[in-house]
Amino acid sequence: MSSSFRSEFVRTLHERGFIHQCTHLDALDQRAAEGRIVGYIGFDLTADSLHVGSLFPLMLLRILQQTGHQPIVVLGGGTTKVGDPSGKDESRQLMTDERIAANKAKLQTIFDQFLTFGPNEALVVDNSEWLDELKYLDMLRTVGTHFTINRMMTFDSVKTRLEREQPLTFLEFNYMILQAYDFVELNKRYGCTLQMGASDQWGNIVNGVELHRRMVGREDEDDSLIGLTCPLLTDSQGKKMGKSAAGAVWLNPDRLSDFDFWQFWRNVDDADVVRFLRLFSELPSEEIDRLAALEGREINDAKKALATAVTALVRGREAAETSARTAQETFEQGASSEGLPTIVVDLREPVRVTDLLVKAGLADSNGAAKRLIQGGGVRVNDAKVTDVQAAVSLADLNDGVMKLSSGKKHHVLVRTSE
RNA sequence: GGGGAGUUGCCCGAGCGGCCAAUGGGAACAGACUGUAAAUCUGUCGGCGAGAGCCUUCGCAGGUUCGAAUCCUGCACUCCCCA
Repeated sequence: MSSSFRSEFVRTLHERGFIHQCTHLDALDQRAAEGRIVGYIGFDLTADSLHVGSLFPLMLLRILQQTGHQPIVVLGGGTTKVGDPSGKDESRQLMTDERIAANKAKLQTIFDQFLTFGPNEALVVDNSEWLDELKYLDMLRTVGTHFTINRMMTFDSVKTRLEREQPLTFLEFNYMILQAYDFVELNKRYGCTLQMGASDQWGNIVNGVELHRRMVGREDEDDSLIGLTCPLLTDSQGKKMGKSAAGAVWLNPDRLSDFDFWQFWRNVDDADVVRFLRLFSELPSEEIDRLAALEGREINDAKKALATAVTALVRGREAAETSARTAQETFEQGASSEGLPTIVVDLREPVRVTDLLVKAGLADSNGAAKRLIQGGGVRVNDAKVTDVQAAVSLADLNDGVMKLSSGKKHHVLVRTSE
């Protein structure tokens, strides 16, 4: 791969580590250098939030826009009704139109954080716009003739299902055709020539490039659609990332608090900090180089910079700074910071610590809470709890709050109702 | 078509009539050490219960036994060898 790209777009992607595979990298570089290109990424609508793994694609679109091109967010309202079999062992439940519509509204708030929408700016389109009205026979004739079953059978998503003798419905079998058709349709409607995605989408993306070539019937690379994938988000040990104490690391604030989101990045391995700064922080290269040179305990400064930068991007500047301050007060001063996650419980009657732990999400069950206490991991207002049956009441509040801790990292404030 | 092996807790994998909520490893959580890191060492690791104890787990459905993850029958799925 040549290291001197002409376009700011490709150069930035390359420098910051976003490129995994590309169908025509040089052509992409050339086109991005010469003019404005239109690129898209599809998101399916199976959940009402995205998690950290989706930061990669979101950043791709953001960089595309920042370097002067036009991003399109394609919401898979149509394809979600079919279900992508890639990487899935089993068919998934068919989703209702209502669920899909609700998820779509929720996701929009995330896209607004990353992109500027408007005329001549970023665009959101729903592929149900064209997929819903497709006539089956027309579809078979225009698209179906370009796909051979022989080739479709060779795709991993299909092959693994067959090998495991898990059912692959005819509905799902059509998914790759529809996604390929999306690309061609977006090209026609918006002049879109680039599809990006995470590396697990490579097969689907290439299909779109192929379909276009067959439909247009040219071999010339200069006219080709282009596919580009980024890596999957993994940590330095090669494991998939995205788990926090509370479960998945969601981008939506109603699924994961700002503070926990900040903490997730604050706690990454030393070995991952620099890579993540490049990918997700948008700090200037010189600043990243400076942070990368830190050693020993000073690496903590790099982690704080990472946490604040990513939180600012995803949750907003204010949320990032509040979280940073909360962390500072909590960990460096040992105080009960206002910014910690809070639960409200009626403390007029004594409440058992085990119950509080479960309510606060610090333990999965009463038994787990008990074991946690027995293991010496629980503190109330920084005093270790030793009795499994211990209870707290109004008397344990300091200025109206009580700090409940599991281990050194997990703190929750408890307030009383009334 | 013929012959053989297998399906166990989040994952891998022992167990092969009672001492089995089930050895061991990984993951995870907590403790010690640290830098809110890594590595290391220690503990915990199905649910309910203060506890005694009770309840639900070993592919699915039945059966044999005082008693089954372990034996029998049927079903489903996975894998290997020969054709």
